[in-house]
Amino acid sequence: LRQFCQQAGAAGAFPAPEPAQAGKLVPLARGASLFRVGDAEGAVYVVRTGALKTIAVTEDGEEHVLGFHLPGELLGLDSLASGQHCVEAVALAETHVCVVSMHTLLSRSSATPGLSRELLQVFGRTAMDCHAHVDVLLRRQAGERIAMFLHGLLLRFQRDSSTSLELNLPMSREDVGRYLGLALETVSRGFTRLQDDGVIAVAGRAVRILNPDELRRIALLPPSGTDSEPPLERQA
Amino acid sequence: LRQFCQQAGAAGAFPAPEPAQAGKLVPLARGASLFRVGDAEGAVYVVRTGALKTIAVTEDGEEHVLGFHLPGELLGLDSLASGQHCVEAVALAETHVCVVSMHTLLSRSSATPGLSRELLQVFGRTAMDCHAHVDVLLRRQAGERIAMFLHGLLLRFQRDSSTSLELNLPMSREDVGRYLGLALETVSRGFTRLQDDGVIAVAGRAVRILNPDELRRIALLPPSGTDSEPPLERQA
DNA sequence: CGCCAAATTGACCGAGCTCAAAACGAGTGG
DNA sequence: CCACTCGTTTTGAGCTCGGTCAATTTGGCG
Repeated sequence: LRQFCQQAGAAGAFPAPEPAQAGKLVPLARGASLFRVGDAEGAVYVVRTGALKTIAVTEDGEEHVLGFHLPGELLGLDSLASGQHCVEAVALAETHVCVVSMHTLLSRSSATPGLSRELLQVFGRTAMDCHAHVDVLLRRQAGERIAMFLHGLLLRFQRDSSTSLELNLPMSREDVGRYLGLALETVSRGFTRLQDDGVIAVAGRAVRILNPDELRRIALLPPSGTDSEPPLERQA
Repeated sequence: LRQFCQQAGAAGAFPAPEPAQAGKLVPLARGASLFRVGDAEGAVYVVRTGALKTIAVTEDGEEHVLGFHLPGELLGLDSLASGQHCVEAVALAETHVCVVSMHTLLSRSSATPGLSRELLQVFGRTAMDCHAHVDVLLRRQAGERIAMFLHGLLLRFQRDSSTSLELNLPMSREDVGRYLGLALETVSRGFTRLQDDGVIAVAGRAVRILNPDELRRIALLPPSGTDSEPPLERQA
């Protein structure tokens, strides 16, 4: 109980700025909404256990999945700007989230000068996530999108459980499809194709990455290892 | 000269917080880069005249267009979080941008409590733009994407030039395609189709919107008029 | 054991990509 | 003023990837 939202620190976001008073722990049943479009609660949330998706429902009733949120990650920042949520957040399983009230956050950030910069980085991170999503969607081939999706999930899972190659997907094939802009059948076929090629082993929602390098290659990503070696002028 | 970046106010972003000292006016030739990936300048930019695109180049040399930036709009916020740019900005025509140094911005925002909230809204706006882009890319039909794209541009153009229905696209068909995840030929065909249906009149990069309502209908957007009537509990 | 949701697999077909050619427009030089 | 060039846009003709429809299998749960 005493560590509360400090997992968020592990997510590279908050360096554990919440001692114990900050947030309540809210339980959510599978399929329950944490917030809906138009809600003006003024709070952000940290996922403790379980997982959520953020969705936008279009005029014609289609559901677009904008993102998935795993333990240790944040959601709800979309309300900071306009004051009310422009997306809906739905639990994918039994989930617990930690509530950080906007009030607390703002007063605290104006008090501590360092936190304000932290906050800026958090925003930057969400912006980067969105860009990454766009980057995936701009890829033409379904296989590439699926490989990129799995690779991204792998990185996020590895933040806690070190270098495990096991993924337990919290979302359905349909959700993946609505996130990647593909039909659910195409997602399923993509998984089986990767399995046939010996890149992954699929058993329902349990996925084991057999060949991370090959996965990266299919996703057209830099081979591995050192992220962003220092720019050239640093050498010599 | 004296109004400098105040057009940004017209874009709904800054309420003219820059008196005269803040930024230099930088000229850019068509095709020139304002910044590249890895640049660590620590500044944001306001478009004065012309237009730019922000792009990300993938491993295999493909160019993904992440956004277009018209006069009065901002770009370069991606460097705020990580400290260095993760995308490249290229001028689509002869362009002038106003530089707002990060230094100025931060010191000013910590001084004025109100500006910090403004800044938050600016971030929110860019996040919304990104979400909107995702939303477009998640649409399955090419026609919907193109209609949405045109409609979005129309709204942005109408911010300055009141209710004009003329668009002068600053970007090529190829750029549009790389923004929408479509082949350039598909974009061209989409335009001609809209023209055949009497929705728009196309002449190269000059586009006239003949039937805004029909355009919205094709883009699967709410009919028109009042954005977001108050939620139900406000009534009665 | 039966029920229902989720996932897989197959067959078909159409939207959109690719390749290719033509039309257009703007700038340049004779 | 015209001829020429180069980039952009349009249009055409095939073919493929992936969407759609449908049947089957799997797995969880009462």
